[in-house]
Amino acid sequence: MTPDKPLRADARRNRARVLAAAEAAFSAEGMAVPLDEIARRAGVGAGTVYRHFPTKEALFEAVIHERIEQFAKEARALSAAERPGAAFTAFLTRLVDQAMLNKALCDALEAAGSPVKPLDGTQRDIWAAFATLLAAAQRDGTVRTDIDLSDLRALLSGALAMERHARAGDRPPGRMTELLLDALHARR
Amino acid sequence: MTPDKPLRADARRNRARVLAAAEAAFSAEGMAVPLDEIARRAGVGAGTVYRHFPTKEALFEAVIHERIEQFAKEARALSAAERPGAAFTAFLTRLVDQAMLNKALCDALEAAGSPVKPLDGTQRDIWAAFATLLAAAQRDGTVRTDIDLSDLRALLSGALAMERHARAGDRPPGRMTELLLDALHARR
DNA sequence: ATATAATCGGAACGCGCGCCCCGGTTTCGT
DNA sequence: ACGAAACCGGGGCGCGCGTTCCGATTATAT
Repeated sequence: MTPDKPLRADARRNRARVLAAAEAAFSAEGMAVPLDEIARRAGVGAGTVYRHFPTKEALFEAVIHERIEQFAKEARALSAAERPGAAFTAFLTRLVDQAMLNKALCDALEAAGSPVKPLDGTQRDIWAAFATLLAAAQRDGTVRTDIDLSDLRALLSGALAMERHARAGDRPPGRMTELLLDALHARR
Repeated sequence: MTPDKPLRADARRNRARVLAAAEAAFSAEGMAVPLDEIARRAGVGAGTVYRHFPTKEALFEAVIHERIEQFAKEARALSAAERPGAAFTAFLTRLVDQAMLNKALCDALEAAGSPVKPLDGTQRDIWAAFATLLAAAQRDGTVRTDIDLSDLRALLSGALAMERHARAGDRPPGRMTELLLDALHARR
């Protein structure tokens, strides 16, 4: 299913342009950006976008997919760290930081795990890796043990909401996330 | 500007019906509910709704106003408590609990303090009272002192997001909020 | 060069929703 | 009881957006 058909030259060029424009637009405005705007930025008609991606959401996932996969890879790399607690903290912090720079990432992460969208294949990897980090940090004694993967998704959503709110109010970045992480430390 | 004009009997009746229907609808679905739906539930045309409330948002605020005021009153009452830390905790917990039962409250509280909406008059009261509770809890040594009102709004947003996510994933209610409150305790 | 098929672009459609308009109806003072 | 003023309802407008359609255009094989 990979080689399909050799795309015509102009088609390939336009597909690339659409992807680039979509990446920029989604990153800046998230899912909220109108598809026409993406087409315009790509110098292409709306019809062209739909020939390459059946739906707006498909385009969104195509754009976010490698980004998410990259984070999943980072998480897997961190799972071999000698200090699991620090690895867990670092990963969550990094996720939040990057999401603040990329509304698409924000939208993708916040949509994760809602009952209507039972964790798309792209996201399964990152959450599995995150779960591994969590488990290690808990075994390590750094993170309280009454937290599970479902809680983690809720926590991330909360962290994103808090961080977004805080920055809109000119508060220094990262503080809210640190606060949350404090709460996750094993009870004293 | 209060007595304006004595409303005609049918007008007064319809206004009351609209308010009741709006309360139910907003409570169940938040701002997302279409105005036509409210009119339908009230057994009234859309035009009638707009004769009494110039805009959908005006209707929303009319509905949420007394609710918010009531919470502000509770907060002021709690500010005389002998254990400020407990009072602060109780109020935040109560706010989150109630918001989980009332999407309108949720929407109202999350919209609070965004740069585009510089804290409407209705909300000023509740946040002022909440700030008093916060200050007392900080003086009491229960809550860390590097938190201000702006942070508090962010924290509430985060708590709502976490709690919503958690309940959608069948997690017991209140845990995420407790977690956040833990983080607010003075550093050990 | 020419035929063929893939591709393009943007006009057009459907839909949902906030909001306005106006002919018909109801209330209320007299 | 009756006329004027207030009020009602729901059809309709405008808008934004996702998606589709189709005549024009362009790449590619021969």
